Amino acid sequence: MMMMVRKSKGLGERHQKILDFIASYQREHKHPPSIREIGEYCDISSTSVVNYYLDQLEKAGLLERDRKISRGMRLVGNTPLGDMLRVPVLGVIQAGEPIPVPASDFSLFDADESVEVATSLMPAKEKGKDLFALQVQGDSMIDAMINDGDIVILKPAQDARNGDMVAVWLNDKNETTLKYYFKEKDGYRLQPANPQFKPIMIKKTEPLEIKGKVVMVIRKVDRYN
Amino acid sequence: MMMMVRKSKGLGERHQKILDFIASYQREHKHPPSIREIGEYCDISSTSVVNYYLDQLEKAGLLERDRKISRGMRLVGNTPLGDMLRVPVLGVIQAGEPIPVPASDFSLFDADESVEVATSLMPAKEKGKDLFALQVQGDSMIDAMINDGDIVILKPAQDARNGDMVAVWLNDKNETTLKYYFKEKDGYRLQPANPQFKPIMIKKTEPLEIKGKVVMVIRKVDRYN
DNA sequence: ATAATACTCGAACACCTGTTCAGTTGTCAA
DNA sequence: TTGACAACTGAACAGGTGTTCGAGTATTAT
Repeated sequence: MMMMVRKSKGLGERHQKILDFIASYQREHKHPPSIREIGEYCDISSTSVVNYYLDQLEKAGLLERDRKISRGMRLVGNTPLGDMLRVPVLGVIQAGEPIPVPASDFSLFDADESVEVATSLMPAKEKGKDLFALQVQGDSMIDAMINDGDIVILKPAQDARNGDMVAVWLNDKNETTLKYYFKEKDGYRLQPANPQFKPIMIKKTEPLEIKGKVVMVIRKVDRYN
Repeated sequence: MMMMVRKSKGLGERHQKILDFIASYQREHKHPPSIREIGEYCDISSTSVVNYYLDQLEKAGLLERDRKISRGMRLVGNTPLGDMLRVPVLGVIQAGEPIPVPASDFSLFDADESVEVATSLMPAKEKGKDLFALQVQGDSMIDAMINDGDIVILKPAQDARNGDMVAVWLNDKNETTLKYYFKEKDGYRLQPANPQFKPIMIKKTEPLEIKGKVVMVIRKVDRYN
């Protein structure tokens, strides 16, 4: 069968106007408009016509509707901005001092600060269960490709799988460091991210104090301090 | 007049339950609940009581209401999550190839991918005017403390101020690199972020092709390799 | 012309929903 | 006890709102 063309070449002018109105109304009122409000703005005298267009927009995947529910619509094309995650910054991480880890009792948001991270950037489903962040102080993490001022986001953990980047407390060196973790036959190998540095070998007899797994590193490049 | 204490010490258990319900309902249905839905979940038999509590929550500043409008309520304490920014990933940056920069004509979102970044993490008011992102490929940026796979977010620029981290095209070396920029009397000094590397000096006679300023670096630490 | 299709209209319906109000209960102070 | 007040109930009301239906108009293909 032949396809009709008419003026409707994909998306009509009216579809666009409705879409724009929903967006602007949403911005102003913090909630979607009703069918009648759409009709009024778009000079559509009948609610059924608005409904008619809304259906088409929904079929086109530009809109989601919760039928029967007042103002139950939302744009999907324009606002696929995923959720954000508020990760508390518990403190700083630097050589010579143990890193602060979230208290065993689900510590509240009593962090001094917090950073917001888009969930879309989160690797696995680390859905912010109990992530926390630390600000790197000093150049001691330089062999982990992490700079002074960087923010590392980690997940509390006591053990790790091969290839994880972990925050470990090195007893003998009396410092905290970030390394890639590998288990080997005679112990553990802690591999710096920067291949120009040599790995640290830990014997099986020594305890390995893993504090957490690194999930993400954020560097705000403001200015060379 | 004496203050009565009763059980209502600030925020009652019921207030909290209502707040929690609104939050979870919102997450699941993408829109706020109605008064009756709240009442049903919280075992409140009368809509007027729900209204009663909603008023209190509004007075407490925990809730905003659009009276007369269906489901016209929203939590304010829980959602001060700032805006997000959608930054298009235009391609990869690697040694030996010029980096793709946004076309002079306001190129649309025809990028293959994009990353979402919280505006709260943005340094100045780089309010996403025309930011773009590149994915680092290879270890060539290692002296800039930037790893293979990292995402660098930059702002288009042809010149820079002292201390800016810039993406420059080095004609003689035939590669793109990220360095801190410093203007000096006899030319330009390009300083690696990693202090263990030496700076590159550019004579004033040679052209300096600055492609953009680095605003942020994001490293998703998923797994080694 | 004729039929098919897209679009528009107006009105009515039925439910959803916030609001209001008169009244009840329990607690606390005087 | 008495009164004040917060918490609560139940019901009804009025308007908002999505839905549906029958009919009309315009455009296009055949």
